[in-house]
Amino acid sequence: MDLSDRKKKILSAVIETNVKSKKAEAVSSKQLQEEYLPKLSSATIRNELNALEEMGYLTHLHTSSGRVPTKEGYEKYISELMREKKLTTREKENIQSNFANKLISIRDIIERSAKTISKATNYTSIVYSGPSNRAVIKDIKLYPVSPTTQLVVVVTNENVINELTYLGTNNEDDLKSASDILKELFIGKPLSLIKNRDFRNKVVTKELTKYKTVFDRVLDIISAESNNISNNLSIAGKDKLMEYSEFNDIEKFKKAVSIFENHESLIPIFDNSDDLEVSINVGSDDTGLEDCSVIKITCNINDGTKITAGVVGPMRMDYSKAVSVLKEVAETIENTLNTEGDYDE
Amino acid sequence: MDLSDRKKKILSAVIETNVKSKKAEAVSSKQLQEEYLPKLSSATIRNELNALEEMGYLTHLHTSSGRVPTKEGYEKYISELMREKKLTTREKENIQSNFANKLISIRDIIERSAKTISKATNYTSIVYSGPSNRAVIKDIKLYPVSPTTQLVVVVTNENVINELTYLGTNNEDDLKSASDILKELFIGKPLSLIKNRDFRNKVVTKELTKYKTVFDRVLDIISAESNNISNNLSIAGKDKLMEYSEFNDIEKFKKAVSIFENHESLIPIFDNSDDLEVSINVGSDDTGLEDCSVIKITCNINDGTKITAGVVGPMRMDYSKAVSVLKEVAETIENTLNTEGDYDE
DNA sequence: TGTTAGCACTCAATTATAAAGATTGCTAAA
DNA sequence: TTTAGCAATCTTTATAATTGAGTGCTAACA
Repeated sequence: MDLSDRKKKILSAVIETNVKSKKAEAVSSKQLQEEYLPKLSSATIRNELNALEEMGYLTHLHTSSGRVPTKEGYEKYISELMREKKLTTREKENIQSNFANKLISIRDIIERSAKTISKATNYTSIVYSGPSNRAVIKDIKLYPVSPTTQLVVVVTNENVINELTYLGTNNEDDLKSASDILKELFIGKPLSLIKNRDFRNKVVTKELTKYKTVFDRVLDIISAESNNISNNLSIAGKDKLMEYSEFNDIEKFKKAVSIFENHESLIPIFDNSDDLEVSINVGSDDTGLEDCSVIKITCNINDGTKITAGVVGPMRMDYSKAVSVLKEVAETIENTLNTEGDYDE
Repeated sequence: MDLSDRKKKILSAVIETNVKSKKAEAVSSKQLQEEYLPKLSSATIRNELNALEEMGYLTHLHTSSGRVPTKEGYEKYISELMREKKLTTREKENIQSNFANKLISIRDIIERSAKTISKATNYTSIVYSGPSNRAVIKDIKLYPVSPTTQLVVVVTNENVINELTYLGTNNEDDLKSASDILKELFIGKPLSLIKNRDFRNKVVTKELTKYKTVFDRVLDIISAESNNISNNLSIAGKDKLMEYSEFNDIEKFKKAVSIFENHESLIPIFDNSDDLEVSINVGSDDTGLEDCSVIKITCNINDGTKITAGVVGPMRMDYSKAVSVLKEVAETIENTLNTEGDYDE
């Protein structure tokens, strides 16, 4: 249903006034008249507010307080009324500067992104990286330790895996030979490839089966770690939430802190995003938080890695600013990671 | 000043009852009589409480509420009255199991320690590792990227450094020769050694000065990173605090969350510990938190690394349990790290 | 038909007052 | 030295009264 221009103006004004207010204060007809519509009487505005309420975009806390936007009101605003806030050059530079000057690991990228977003938006930010092909094996070494224990060290350009295990032999020469074969086979290969059973079997069976136990165990360790480092989540600005009066209720705030502290439950929300564009979920229940909104954007990296960056904030949030910041960060991430592939062996 | 046995018993009873209570309730003479001293009348106990108050160990919230321990009361209790709680075999195994089965990096150790402590004590835990000699250089590679940019990759057993920089040349052969020399000089050397100017000059000037620019830049990068990874702090269980009624005041809780979220200010507290033994700071102001206590213990690793593990909790805290857990964790850390040196190349 | 002034009505927020309950300090007796 | 008894103190809870912001509705007006 289409709104008259005046209704649009009033709905936007209610939302923007409410968002700006420190304490989530309801917006009264008088306030709207004084600040947005001096040519109308408050009674006229009241009529309009009433109409907007009947359409479901606004609501009442009680008979005699001003209006507050509903979930539907925010959705209408986001889809039709909101104008995207242009970032200033200074803001853009500020964001970009956080990624300048270094080639960085995925872990590094998501941590920096989360911090950057939370600083720029003043909301809590979550950045998640899906399975990645970026980690490439640089070195594999096997050390004898004791008859029943050997040390496996695998170095990638993203991290170092080291794990004690039992390889079936503690003979230094055997371990040397086995690791030489492994090195020849796998150095330069992405970690994620090792998870692929077909690839493993194809490559390994060609060789001597003498070291089968060693190979299996080492490749299992690599596979496991590959799953591990490919699921990376970073949260920044957990303390931002508390600036919003929605969380002045101590129970709500405690719940929020607890959810962010034990953040496994948040992964699914950021994992299944195929969206190229910004996605906004108003009043998202999935977070486990009441009346919170989640905005997210997915970056597609050349090598197939997907990074999803988002903010979590109160439903009453500055969507426009958040969207602009997310877009800028996403673009910066893609630029940083996609122009780099050439020389990263 | 020495207390009579009865006074000792009463002071301990007040503290233990207060600590056990959910809501930091003051302890009354009647309660003490019923639960600890059935043979005395409440009036007698009141007289003793009064005496203990005059000595500074207890205080009043207002005329007609029970007694609450003061900072001095806790200190007296800790130094003279408290008996250290023995952990059960099960609790010990629980702690140790968190460190089993893997050779781990310092980062890993401090994260695991913090989680373990916070789980075992139900307080927030902070673990800090001072400068370390553990990171040993495993590989150094230099890649040409563009006339003005080269990529430096340094692999250690603790992490991977990669940084874009300008090395003065983009010639592949030159970079190869330079990195070969660097590898020969530095592989197997601890990262921390590179910071040492004397060592650098001594080792590098012996060689051709042809690659001086390259050497200087690469070693600078390593030095910088060495400073970086040697100062490691991990916090776990930030949400534990909120279970204690002291933090039901939303402002206090917010402050605590904010301090833990931006934790730089906590480093000095955990950095300057020379103590081998447990140190307890009741009502520590250094944290920026009101009426909080900090308990910490320092582990000395063979290679000179110092790891300080601690808990932060309300002044009204179970000191006995916390001390036992810290001691157990410290011992486990030392065992884990000190028996491992042999086979970690 | 859309706009507006005016006024009764509603309900949260604030303030005031009273009553109940827990605990102490003190006194005097055991 | 210990204890019973009691007034005094101060929090907590409950209840009531007051205030004030803001709406909804009606009737008049452009």
